[in-house]
Amino acid sequence: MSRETNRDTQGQPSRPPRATSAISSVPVPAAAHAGPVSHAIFRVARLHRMIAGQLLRRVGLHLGQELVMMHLWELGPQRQTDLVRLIDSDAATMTRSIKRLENAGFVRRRPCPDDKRAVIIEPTAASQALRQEVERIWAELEGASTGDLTPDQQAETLNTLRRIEDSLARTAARTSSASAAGTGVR
Amino acid sequence: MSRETNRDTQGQPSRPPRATSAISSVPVPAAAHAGPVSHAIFRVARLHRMIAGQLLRRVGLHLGQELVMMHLWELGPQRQTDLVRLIDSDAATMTRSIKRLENAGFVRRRPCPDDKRAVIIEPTAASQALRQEVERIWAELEGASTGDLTPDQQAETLNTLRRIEDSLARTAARTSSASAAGTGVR
DNA sequence: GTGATTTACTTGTTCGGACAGGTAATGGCG
DNA sequence: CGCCATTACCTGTCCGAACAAGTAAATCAC
Repeated sequence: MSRETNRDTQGQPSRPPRATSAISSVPVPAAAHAGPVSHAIFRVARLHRMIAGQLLRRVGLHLGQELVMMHLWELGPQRQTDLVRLIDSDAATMTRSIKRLENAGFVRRRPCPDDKRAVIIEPTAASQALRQEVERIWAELEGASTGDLTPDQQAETLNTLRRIEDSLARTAARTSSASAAGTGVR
Repeated sequence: MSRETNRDTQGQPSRPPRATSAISSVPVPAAAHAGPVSHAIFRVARLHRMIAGQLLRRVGLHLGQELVMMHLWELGPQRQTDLVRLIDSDAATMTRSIKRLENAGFVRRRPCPDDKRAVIIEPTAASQALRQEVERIWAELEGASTGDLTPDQQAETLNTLRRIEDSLARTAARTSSASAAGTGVR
C-alpha cells in the first residue's frame, strides 16, 4: 500500500461508513459491491506487484526487468522482438527497458548479423551474479502468494486463476475486434 | 496484450519453442516454471487491467479514475486525503488524478472551510451522466472475470483470491520492515 | 528490378504508481 | 504564547505500460 495506511480519522461526508464487514477488508464499498471478483483481482494484483517491486528493488531491478533477464539467462541472447513476444510486452517498453538494463550493466547490445534492423540482446557476465538473487526472489514471491497452502490447494488455486485468465482472454478477443472479425489469423 | 499478438514467423536464432503446451498459454518457460501461481497472478492482472482500461477509455476515463468517481458518487464530496485512504492510493497520484478529472470536467475543487490545508473534491453534475456508464463497465468487467461460472464457483473463486490477498498482505507486513540494502540502478 | 507491404526498432506523449523533497496549516505541549 | 511534530497537499523525478508516429531494413508482388 501507499505510505498512508492508517484508518479512523473520519471525514465529515454525508454517509455512514457501512460497518466495514470483515477483518482487514479495506473500506471500499463502491467498487467492492459493484464487482467483488473484479475488485479482488485488482487488490491481489496491486499487492503482488508491490511486493515484487520491493524485492526486486533490493537487487537493483525494476518491475518487469526480471522477466527480461530470466529469459536471457535461460534462452541466451535474443533479438529484441523475440523478447517482446516471449514476455508479451510492448516494443516501445522493451526498447526503454533494455536501455536501462544496459545502463545498469546487465545486458549488452549487439547488431544482428543476419538482419540489420534487429539487435541482439545478451546478458553480461556481471548479470550472472543476479541470477540466483532473482530466482530466490521469485521463489519468495511464490511463497508469499501461496502462503501455507498444500500442493493440492495450490493446484486448485492455479486452476482458478487459469479459469479467470481464459475468461478474460475470451472477452479481450471479443472486445478488441470492434470492426474486424480477426482473431489474428494474419 | 500489446499490438503484436501473432504467432509463427519462425525466427532464426537458437530458439526451440518448446512445444507450447496448451492452447493460449503464451510461451513463458522461465517465469512460469519459477513460480506458476505468481506468474498466473501476473497474467491475470495484466489482462484484467487491459480490459478495464479499454472499457474505461471509451467513456473518457483512465484506469483508477473510475474508483475516485465511484467513491464521490456514493459518498458525496470528500477531502483529497479521504479519497487517498478510501482507494488506498498515493497522495501524489491523487493530486494529479484529481487535476485531470477536473480538466475533464468531472470533479470540482473547493477549499475546506474547517481546514485551510484541505481541499474538498465534489463530482460535477456533468459527471452524473458517467455514473451509469461506469457501473455498466464494472458489471461488464465482472462478467469478463467470472465468465460463465455458477454463483457457487464465483464464491469459491472469491475465496481463493481472498486467501492469496491475505497471504500477500502478511508477507507485505513482514517485508516492509525488513532490512534496507540500498543498491540502486537509477 | 521496382514498388508496396511488412517487420524491427526508436522516439514522443500521457497515464498510474512510487519515492523524495518542499510548503503551508494544524495541533499538542510546555 | 512560542516551539515543534504532524498533517494535507504540491512538485519533480523515474519507471512500466500503452498509443501514435516515424525510420530503416527486409520481404513480397509484379
